[in-house]
Amino acid sequence: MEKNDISISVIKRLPRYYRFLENLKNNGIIRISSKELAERMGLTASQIRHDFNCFGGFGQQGYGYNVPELYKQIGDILCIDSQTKAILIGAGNLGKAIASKVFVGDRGFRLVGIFDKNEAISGKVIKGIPVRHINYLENFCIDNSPECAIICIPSNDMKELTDLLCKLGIKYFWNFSNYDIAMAHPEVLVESVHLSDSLMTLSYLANSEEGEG
Amino acid sequence: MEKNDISISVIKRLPRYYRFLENLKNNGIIRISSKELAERMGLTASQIRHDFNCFGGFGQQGYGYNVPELYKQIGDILCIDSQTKAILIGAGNLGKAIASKVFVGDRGFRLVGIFDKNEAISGKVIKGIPVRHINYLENFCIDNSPECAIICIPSNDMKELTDLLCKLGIKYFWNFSNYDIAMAHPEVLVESVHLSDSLMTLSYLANSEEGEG
DNA sequence: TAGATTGTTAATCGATTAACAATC
DNA sequence: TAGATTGTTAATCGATTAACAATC
Repeated sequence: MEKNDISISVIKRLPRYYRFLENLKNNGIIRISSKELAERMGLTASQIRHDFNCFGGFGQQGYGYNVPELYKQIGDILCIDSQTKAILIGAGNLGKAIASKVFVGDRGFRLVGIFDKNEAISGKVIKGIPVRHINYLENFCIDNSPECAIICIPSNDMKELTDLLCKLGIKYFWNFSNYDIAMAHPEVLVESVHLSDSLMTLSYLANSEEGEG
Repeated sequence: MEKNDISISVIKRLPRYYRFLENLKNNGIIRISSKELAERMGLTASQIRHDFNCFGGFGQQGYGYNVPELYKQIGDILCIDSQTKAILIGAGNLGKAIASKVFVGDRGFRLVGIFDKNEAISGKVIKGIPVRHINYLENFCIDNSPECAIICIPSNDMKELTDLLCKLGIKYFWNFSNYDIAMAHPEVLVESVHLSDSLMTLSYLANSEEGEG
């Protein structure tokens, strides 16, 4: 794959393109120009064409882009149909939300196991998958070789857990904790969601706005 | 406030600085140089000094930065101690997670109300706050004038809800839905968390990595 | 004082935008 | 063919990094 020369800023825009195109497609729109898509998304037409061209250009001069086709193409770029096996660590409210919402419709991953250290919820079933006690993590990974771990626990126990998961062959982390996995394990790939950072950003913006005209 | 000329890239780094400094402080470290902080955070020393200087520079030549003081300063910049009143819309798993986790320790906001359209959970208490039926939203806002709304519901009903919330004086949105509030209401301030986008980014990266050396 | 490290400007790098030739 | 709109290069803009004088 020659994907590695695509800049991260372009990559970060792909899922949003995908969502907008999904929406257009669901509304029966089959053709769109970079100009109109730009207006809908709050971008420039130039940027949209530039972005799509990183992957070869899916448009047609004088016509624009075919929505279902472009949607399919971006989905393929995102490998939306791949089924990378993922396990969820932490079945609290956040873990449950992630398991039941975000995996709906599959976004490149397939949830195969859920683990929690709280024995009281062992055996409960979320989206058809039983919650296992964390003690079974090691054997489960040996038997099923998941490649992705979704971290929905606090940072406290993360060092030991991360070391173990890496040892067990986990290569991709979707990390909701504030533990810095990438710093400790530069060999794995980490996508982090820092909820508190997002809230603090809003706090900054909300309070800085007040002085405006 | 003269905050408005600070670039968004700097702002987005502030919460991470804040977390790292909190950690250093909790570990009893009282002095740090830009060089050492850079190593710990995976940034350049130059960038750190440049960033801090946007706000006036909190260091001392030949010494470095005083950790507790810098921590305090960045907290102040983020207005971490402000208590902007916030309401939560949607008390499903995600809403519960947000209410019970992220607001712990306060990050510039104070949760004052929780609403859900599901009558079955009306009256349940989360973090000391009763869940109210969504029908009471309007009166509650008139009585309590919250300025921030946290959106933890799917995009379906968002248009009407957003229009109503804006009419009721909500100025800041922490948006977990995929509905584009900012596009519909350019007058308000929106910080969005697109969980599915984050997962799709990981899917892209995971699948593009395979071809690497 | 000498050493260390900041604050700050200048240089570099990368990302976005503008422009236009190619072409449907 | 004429009009529209892409693909693609060049120009601009902004962010990051390097360098060093200021100074603790």
